[in-house]
Amino acid sequence: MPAKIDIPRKSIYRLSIYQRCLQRLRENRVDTVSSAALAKAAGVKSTQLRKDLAYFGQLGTRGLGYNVDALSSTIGDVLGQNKLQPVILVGVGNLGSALLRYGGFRKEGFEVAAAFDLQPRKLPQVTVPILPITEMEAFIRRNNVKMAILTVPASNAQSVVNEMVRDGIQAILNFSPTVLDVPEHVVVNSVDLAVELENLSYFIR
Amino acid sequence: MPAKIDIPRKSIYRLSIYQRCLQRLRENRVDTVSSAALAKAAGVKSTQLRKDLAYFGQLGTRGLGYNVDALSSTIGDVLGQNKLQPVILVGVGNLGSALLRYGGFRKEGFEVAAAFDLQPRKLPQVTVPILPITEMEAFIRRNNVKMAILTVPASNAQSVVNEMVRDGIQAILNFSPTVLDVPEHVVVNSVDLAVELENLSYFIR
DNA sequence: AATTGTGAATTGATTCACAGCT
DNA sequence: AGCTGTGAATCAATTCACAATT
Repeated sequence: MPAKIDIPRKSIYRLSIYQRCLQRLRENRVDTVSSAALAKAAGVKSTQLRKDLAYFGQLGTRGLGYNVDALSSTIGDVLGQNKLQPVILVGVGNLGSALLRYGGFRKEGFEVAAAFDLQPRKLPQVTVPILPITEMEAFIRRNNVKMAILTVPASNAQSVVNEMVRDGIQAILNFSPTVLDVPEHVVVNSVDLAVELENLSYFIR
Repeated sequence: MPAKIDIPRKSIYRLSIYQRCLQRLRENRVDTVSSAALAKAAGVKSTQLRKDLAYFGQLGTRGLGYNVDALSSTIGDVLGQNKLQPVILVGVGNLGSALLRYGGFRKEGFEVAAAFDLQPRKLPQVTVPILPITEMEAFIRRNNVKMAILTVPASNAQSVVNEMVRDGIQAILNFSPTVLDVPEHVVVNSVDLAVELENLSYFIR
């Protein structure tokens, strides 16, 4: 595995997009695709796609293009999609419970193994166990969980993060509208709905 | 208003973050803040904060720092927070209904004026009217709506987008896991949950 | 003395242009 | 002939370093 550190994060994001397009090609029994065609589908330039892929070796055939199955499988390896990764969700409010019901994660290689809340309640249509947050530490350690989805109010976010990082969480998808302070080795991706809307509103005249 | 086109979008994102930090300072009755302190709270370098703010004029006082109220008000103007912006939401599935219940938009200056779905149903706790999608065009035109939140399945997303753009929508917050094709003058911000998780999973070892 | 605002330097990402395979 | 892979060139964003200001 090459040093992960010097591959741009944006390239990794795009890999996920390419993967989705490849999936669609597979469904349509297409077995070869050119960088131009795939780039078009993904909404990027073909040179960028080739640069992105080149980080992971020579994946195409000159004069021909990329083999859809092979490329998809390589990207799957890179993104760690090929083994089901357990994830916990913390904070079962509106957004948290919607994500639990959403369920689309599994087919992308993620299993929400458990959810935690201060006051756990059973939710209709949700099979994921919802546990009191006091059990989070034991669960993370016992199941060796490395990823968490954070949907608690901003006021609790930092203290919950401190705890989960202590317990072994290495990657956090944060929906709380706040800046999280984490150690070097922990990765945070934040999705801030208000910020996204505000950003759009700047661009309308 | 300076030409919007050459201010980096990332700067605009950060403006929203700064604004949140300023809000907190206001609550604590702090009236002046240095770029170093505000940058720390926002998780960026102080030079970056100063560069970001400099796009909008000389907002600080050398030797002293920034006036919290004045800066917050300027950023509010830039982001268009100072007038309530009507937004529609299209696709009242799991995620869509969660966002309707979430309600945190209003205090950020957005009002979800209506929601649309193929099969509208009344939702408990939700006061926003949920209308059949056939009424979307008339609603957008009558109320001069410019922003939309898109939470429909990927398979419908492009056709819904085509319609709303025709009706006058200029900015779209897209949660559908697909690449949208829109005209030049329309801005799209995409939030793709699976992509965010995959991205994280790449970074854990 | 402290802190902003900014040109210059640096670092990073994208795109170009074409050599190298099949 | 067609299409990938990649070094070089360009473009964009960040950080540095310090002059300007209170």
